[in-house]
Amino acid sequence: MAEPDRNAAKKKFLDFLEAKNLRITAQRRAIVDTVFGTDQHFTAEQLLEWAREKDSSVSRATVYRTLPLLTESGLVHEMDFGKDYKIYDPNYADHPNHNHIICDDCDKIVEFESDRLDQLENEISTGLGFKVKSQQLRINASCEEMKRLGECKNKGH
Amino acid sequence: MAEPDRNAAKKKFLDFLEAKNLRITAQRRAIVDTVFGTDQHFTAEQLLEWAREKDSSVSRATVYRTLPLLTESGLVHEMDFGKDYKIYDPNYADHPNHNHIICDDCDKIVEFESDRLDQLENEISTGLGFKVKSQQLRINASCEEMKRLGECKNKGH
DNA sequence: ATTGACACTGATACTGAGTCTCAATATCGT
DNA sequence: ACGATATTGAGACTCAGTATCAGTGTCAAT
Repeated sequence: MAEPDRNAAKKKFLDFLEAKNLRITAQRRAIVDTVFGTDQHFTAEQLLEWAREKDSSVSRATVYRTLPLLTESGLVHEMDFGKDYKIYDPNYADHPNHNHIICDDCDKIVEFESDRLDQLENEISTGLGFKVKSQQLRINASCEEMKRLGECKNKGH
Repeated sequence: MAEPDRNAAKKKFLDFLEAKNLRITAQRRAIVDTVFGTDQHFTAEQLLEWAREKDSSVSRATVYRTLPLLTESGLVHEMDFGKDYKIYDPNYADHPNHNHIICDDCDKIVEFESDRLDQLENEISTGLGFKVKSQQLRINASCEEMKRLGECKNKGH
């Protein structure tokens, strides 16, 4: 289930906790196992549900307390797509500079990376007197093209 | 106070209302006058406050009911920078494809446009089989550079 | 093994942006 | 002026996320 790199990420996070003198508890184990046991994006509420399947004692509060640690460790990325909840990406360490195209029809999220884009962003920012700390490009798009090509296979269709 | 183009935007919005068989009420006038009487970005709550200075009868509900009309008309742009409130840009019609650099230290928002960026985004999206509907690039940056250059003049400093 | 400092926990109250409801009111074509 | 109906404000509500707090678990030092 968990691929090798996911286990590496899990270990990195446990090391991260140790380095901060934070404790490795049963609840955190359940949360961490969940997070690094999937490639999928998830919400806080989904994480709570999944983690409870592993350890029913996990509370909402603990999930919300652990999420900042996960993002602080750099292993999970918090994203805000303008909905009223946040989305977390457990696959962040592997491709930190990725951007997103969201299909408005599908609700599908496709990730992509582009060196040219990163370079252009840096160029523009420097020109304006800023030093980039983080960047987030969101493209809302229509997958009509995909439908036409028969490549859009998801729940709704 | 209101520049000529702002008045044009205001008229466009009133026409928009008329075209949809919606009514031009005193409260909507106060809100519209406020929105197109400033160049600044604002939140829903700020808009309420400002509009109430023109007409104290304006309610929170009416502000929240009018904002979607403003964005639907294409004259105001809704932005979500990952805070727990949305920011509105009344200057949207004049430069629809603009992006934002947010100075984490300043909280200042600088806008920029780039044809190269737009072109690159289209290119990438098309390559992935999407048709761009809207795009939002947010760059979180440090203005240390600006401070050093003495160009960062705002409240905190 | 016991202690003790303190990180951690769940339950629950709370916050705050935004939405919904509903009876009263205002608009505008006729 | 009339009347169909869009609009209004007040306040209840929703819901993701945060804060509080008394009780619990962990771990290093003894």
